[in-house]
Amino acid sequence: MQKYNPQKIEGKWQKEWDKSNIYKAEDFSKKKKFYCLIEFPYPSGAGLHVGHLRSHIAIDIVARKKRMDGHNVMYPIGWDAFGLPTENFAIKTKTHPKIVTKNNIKNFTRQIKSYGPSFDWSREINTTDPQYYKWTQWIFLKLFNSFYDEKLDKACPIEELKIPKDLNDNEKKEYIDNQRMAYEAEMSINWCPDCKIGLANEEVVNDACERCGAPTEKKTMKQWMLRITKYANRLIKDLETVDYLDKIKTQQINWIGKSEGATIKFQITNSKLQINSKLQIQNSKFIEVFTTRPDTLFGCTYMVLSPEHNLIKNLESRILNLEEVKKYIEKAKQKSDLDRTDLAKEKTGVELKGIKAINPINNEEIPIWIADYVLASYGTGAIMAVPAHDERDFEFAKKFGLEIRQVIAPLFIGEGKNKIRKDKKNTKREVVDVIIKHWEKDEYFCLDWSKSKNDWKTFVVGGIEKGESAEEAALREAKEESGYQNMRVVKRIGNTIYSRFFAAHKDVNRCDLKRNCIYIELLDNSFIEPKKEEVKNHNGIWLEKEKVKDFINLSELEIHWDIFQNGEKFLSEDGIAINSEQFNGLTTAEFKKEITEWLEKNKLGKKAVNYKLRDWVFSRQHYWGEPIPIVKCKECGSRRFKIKMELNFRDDNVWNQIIADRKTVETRALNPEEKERYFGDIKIGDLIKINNKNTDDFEIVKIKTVYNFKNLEELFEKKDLIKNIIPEIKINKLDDLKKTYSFTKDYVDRIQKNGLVGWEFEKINITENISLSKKDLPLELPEVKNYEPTDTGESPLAKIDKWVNVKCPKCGNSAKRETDTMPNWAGSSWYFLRYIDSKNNKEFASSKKLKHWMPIDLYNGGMEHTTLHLLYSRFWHKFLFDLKYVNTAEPYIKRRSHGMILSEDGQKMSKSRGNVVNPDEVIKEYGADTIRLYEMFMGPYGDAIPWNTHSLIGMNRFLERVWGMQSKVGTQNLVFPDKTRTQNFASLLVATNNERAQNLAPLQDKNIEQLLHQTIKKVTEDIENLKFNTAISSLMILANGMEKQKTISNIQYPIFLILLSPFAPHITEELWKLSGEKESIHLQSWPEFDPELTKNSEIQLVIQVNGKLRDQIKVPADISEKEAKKIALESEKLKKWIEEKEIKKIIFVKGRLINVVV
RNA sequence: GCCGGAGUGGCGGAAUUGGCAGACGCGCACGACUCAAAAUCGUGUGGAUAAUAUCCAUGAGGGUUCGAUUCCCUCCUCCGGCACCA
Repeated sequence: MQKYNPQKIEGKWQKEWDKSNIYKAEDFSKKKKFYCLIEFPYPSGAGLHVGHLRSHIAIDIVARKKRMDGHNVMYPIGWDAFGLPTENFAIKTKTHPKIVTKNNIKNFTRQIKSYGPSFDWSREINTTDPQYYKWTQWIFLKLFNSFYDEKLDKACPIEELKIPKDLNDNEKKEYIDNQRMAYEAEMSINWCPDCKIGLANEEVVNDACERCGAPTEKKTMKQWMLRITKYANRLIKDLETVDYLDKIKTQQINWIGKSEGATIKFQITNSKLQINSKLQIQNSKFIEVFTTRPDTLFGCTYMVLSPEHNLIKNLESRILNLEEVKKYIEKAKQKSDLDRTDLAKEKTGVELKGIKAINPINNEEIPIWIADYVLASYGTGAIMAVPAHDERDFEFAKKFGLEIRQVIAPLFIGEGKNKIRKDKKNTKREVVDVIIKHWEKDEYFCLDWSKSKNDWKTFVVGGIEKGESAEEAALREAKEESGYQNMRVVKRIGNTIYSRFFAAHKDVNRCDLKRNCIYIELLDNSFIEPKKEEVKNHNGIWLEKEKVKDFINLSELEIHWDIFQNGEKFLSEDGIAINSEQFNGLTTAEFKKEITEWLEKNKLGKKAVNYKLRDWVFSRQHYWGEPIPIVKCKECGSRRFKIKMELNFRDDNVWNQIIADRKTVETRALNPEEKERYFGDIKIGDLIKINNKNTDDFEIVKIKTVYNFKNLEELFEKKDLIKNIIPEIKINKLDDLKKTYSFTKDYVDRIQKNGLVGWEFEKINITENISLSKKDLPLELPEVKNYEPTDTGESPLAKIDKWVNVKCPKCGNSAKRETDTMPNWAGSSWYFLRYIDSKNNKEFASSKKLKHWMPIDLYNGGMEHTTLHLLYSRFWHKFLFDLKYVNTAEPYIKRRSHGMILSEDGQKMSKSRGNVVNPDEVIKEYGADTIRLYEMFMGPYGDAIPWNTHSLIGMNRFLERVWGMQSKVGTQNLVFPDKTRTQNFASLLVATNNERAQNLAPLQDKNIEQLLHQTIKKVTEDIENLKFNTAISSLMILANGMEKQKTISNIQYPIFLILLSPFAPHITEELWKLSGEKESIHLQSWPEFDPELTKNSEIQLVIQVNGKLRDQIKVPADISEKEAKKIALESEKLKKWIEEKEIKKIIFVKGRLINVVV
C-alpha cells in the first residue's frame, strides 16, 4: 500500500472532474432542483484567504450531498470585478483595470480549483464583461423608466403614470422626473477625499470611508438616486416569508427603521399677537412634525427645527435675532457628523425670537428653537418637543429652562401576591404617599406591613377623602399613622402615578389607583400613640436615607423616592394620560388612536409612517464601474420652456457686464431703443435664452429681480447689492463705483445718459435625461490612459471628450453623456439571475429558465452584507418582480452566514497585521482535503473562530488513518440475488432482514452496524443543518470503531467513504477507485439509514438518588418501569444512599434513567 | 444608551421538548517501537483529597424542580449591529 500523498492524487482528480463535467447543472432536469449560492468573490490582488474557503466548502458539502440524494444541483461561481481596489491598483501600477482584473481572476480561479469545490464553471460570469453589464444597464433603464404606484403598491412603467391635467409641458416633465425610480437629486453626500468618491450611507462607518478609512466630508453634488425607500415596508414585511437567520432579519428591520405615528401641523405666528387676528392667520405658515407619540401633544412646550430646515429662510424677515441664528446655522454646518451626533456632548440651540408656534391641541403659544440635535434628514426635520417624556427634549429643556409638563402618568400593575384577582371586587381610589422626615436626623418614617396578608414595605399611605386636597390628606394620614403631631408640608413630589393591584389587607382590587406623593418634615417630637385600628396592619420604623431604597418594595414608591432624591425624570414609557383635558385617563394606545382621529378630523395632522432608510445614492465618480446609460440633452430640455427672448452673448461695447464671471446679476447699459426692444416687458419669472455664439452653447435663465437705475447715484444707493455679488469691491463713496474695473469712462457716461438696466437671475437646469435604447447597450467603457479621479468630483470619464460628446438619441442635436458610473453594488444586485442563463444575449435570462431555477434554496454570505448587498438585491428583485421579469417576490428562500476565521492570536486577519494564513501554503503542505475538513471541524459554522495549525494537523492524521483503513477491508465478493455489482451500497442497508441475514451476516458486527446507521443519520441531518463540526466528529467516531475491528466489512467501508466524500472529495475518490469502482464516488447515491438500527438495543440505565448519579447498570433499551425499579433498588451501590431513609417517589424516564427520591 | 448573540477543561468545542456535563479533535503526561529523535501506536487527562470513594464544578448570585449548562429573575463580562431616528 502506498502512503497517503494528497499532492499526488488531488490534482489528478480535479482535472478528471473538470474533464467529465460531473458538476454541471442541467436546465429542466426531471430531478428536483436545488440552487445553492455563495457570494461571488471580488478578485482582488491579495488572492483568496482562508475565510473565502469556509463558505465555499460549506456550501460545497451541501451541494455534493444534495446531488447524491437525487437533486439537480446548481452551484455556480463568478466574479464581482468592478470597484475601487482594482482601480486604485491600476492607477498605482499604470496597468489597465481590465488587465488587472484578468490577472486576478486567473489567480483566483487557480486557487479555487485547488481545493476542489464542485462549482459549475460553465456558468461563470464576470460583472465587468460588457455582455454582463449590458443587462445591469438595462435594469437601470427599467428603473429610470418606472415609477412607484402607491395604490397598487408596486413599480409600474412610467407610461402608466397618470399626470395631473392642469400642468404645462415643463411641469409635466418635472412631475414625471420626480416619480422615476432612478432619479437625479442635489444631495449632500458623504464624500471620501482619499478615494475621491461619493459614498452611500451604508458605505460610511463612523464618519469614515468603509473602504479606506479616511474621514468623510459632506459635499453637495448632483447624484443619481434609486428609490429603495418605496420598498421599505415590503422589505420588512416579506421577511416573514423567508428563512433567514434571526439576526439577519433583525438587522435589516432595524436598518430600515420603521416607526409609526402621526404628522402634526403647528401654525407659526408672530409673538404677542392674538391668534385670532385675521392678518396673522394670513401671514402664518406651518411647521410640520413627525412624532411617534401624538398622545403627548399636551406636553409639547416648545418646538425645534433642524438648522438646515428650509422654513428658516422663509421666516428670516420675522426673526428678530437673525444674526445669532445665522451664526448657529453656520457653526452647525461646519461640524462633522461625528461631532453632531456625539451623545456625550451638551445640547446646543438658539431660540427663533419674534416668532412662536401654536400647539393645535390647546392653542398655546410655544417658543420655536433651532438645534442640531434635530436631524434634517429624518421625518420632517422638525420636532414637537415633549421634555417630560423624551430624554433629549428633557435634557434640552433643563439646559435652557423650558417648561417640562408631565402628561403621562406611569401605570404599575401588581405582580405576585399583588396581582389583580378576578373574583374580587374592584375599587377606585385616590391616595397619597407621605414621605416624612425626622425632626433632627436624616431619617424617614416607613411602614412594614408584615402583620397583614401583604408583604408591603411602604411610606405612610392613605386615602384622599372627598373635598380634601392631597396635602391635607397627607397631613391627616401622617398624624394618624405615625402619631407625630407637629409637621409642615414641604412640597409635592413628582406627579400622579397610577397603579392596579390586589390589596390583601382589604381583600379588594384597587383599580386605577391614583397615587400622589407629599413630602412632610416633622417640626418636633410631640407624639400621641396612634389608635390601634390605624396600625393593626403595619409597624412604623425610622430608616436612614441610604436604607430607604432597599426597604421599599413597591415600584411606584421607588419612583417617588427616586424623584425625591434625584429630581424630575423624563418618563418615556406608556401609561395613563393626565393634564390632557378631555383625553385624561386614556391609556397610551387608546390616546394615540383618538388623538390621531381628532387631528385628521380637524385637518391638523394625520397618521404617518417614517423610515430611517434613505434612498440609495447610485452615482460614483469613477472609471471602473458600469457607465450610466443616460445622455444629457440641453436641446430636449430647453424645448419644455416658453422662452421670452433670446440674447446673443457677444463681447462688444454695447453689452457690458459688471460681473460676467459670476452670472448671477447682469446689468446692461443700453440706448433707449434697445432698452425698449429688449426689456420693455421683461417681468420677474420670465425665461431668457442666452446664446454663446462662440461655443454654440446656450443657457436658460429665470429672472428673479429687475432693476432700472436712472443714473449712477441710484446705483450707488444699491451698493449693498453690488457688495453681495463682489465682496472684494469696496464701495464707500460714489467715486469707488466709477473705479470698478469694468466701468470705463465711456460706460459711465452712457449710464448717466440712458440709465442702467439690470436683472438678477437664476440658471435653470435645462438638460433632459434621455435614456439609451436597448439596442445601444452595452454602453462600453471607453479606453483611456488615465483613470485618476478628479478633484472637482467629476468622473475621469468627463475628460474624454470623444466619448462624452454624442448626438442625442432623441433629437439628434449635440449632447453629453452622463459621466458618473454605477456603484460596486449594481452588478451584484442581480448576478444570481444571470447564472441561470449566463450566455443569453437576448434577455438577462429566459423566463422559462428563471422559473425553473428560482428562488435560490440556500444563499450563504457574510454578515457585513446584511444592510448592503442583501438589502439592495432584494430591492432589485422586487422591482423586477413588479415588472414581471422574475416570478418570485423574494430571491432567496434561506440565508445563512459563516463566521469569520480569526488569526491564531484571536485577532482579525489583515495584511497590515501580517497574520494572514495563505490557503495556498496550507494546501501545498497538507492537501486540500485536510484544509476542507479542518475549516469545517474548527467549530460551529456561524461562529468566529481562531485558526490553529495544530488542530489542522489533527485532520491530516484522521485522513491518514482513513487511508490506512483500506488494508483491513475484507475481500469477499458478495453475490446479490437480483442486483448487479454496480448497485449502490446504500440500498443494501435498507434491504429486508432476510436479505441481510442471507448476504451480510458473516461480516456483521452488530455494534458497528448500529454505529454506521447512527452515523448516516447524524451526517445526513447535520449537513442539512450546516452543523459540519459534529458531522465530522461522528465520522471520526465511526472510523475509530471500524478501525478497531480485525476486518472492515466491504459493505460498510464504501458507505463510510460516501459519507466522507462531500467533506474530503479527493481522498474518497481515490480510495473508491482503488477498491475497483469505475464510476466516480461523487455520482453515487447518498446512503439511507434504517431508523430501527439507529437505536441502541442496550443502554446504561442511570440510577440517581435525589438527582445525583449513584450507579449505572446495563439493561435492554426497552426496559419497563417495573423492571427498572426492581433492578435499581437491588443495586449494591444504592443501598448506602437509601437505607434508613424513606423513599418518597421514584421517577422513571424511559430509556434514560431512574431517580429515587428520599 | 438601545437591539441581537454568547460566556462550559490548558485550547477549539459537544450535550438543551430539563435527565450520565466535558463527545470529537488539539495540547499535555506516561508507555511501546528506536542507538536516538521525529513519525506512529497504546494508556491517561476538569479540580480537590491517600483513594476505584467522596465532595466541588458549565460567568456571579438567587428562584422553580425529584433533577438545571438547558427554564425564570437580578447582576457582571465579551462579541456583533444601531446610535440625538422624534
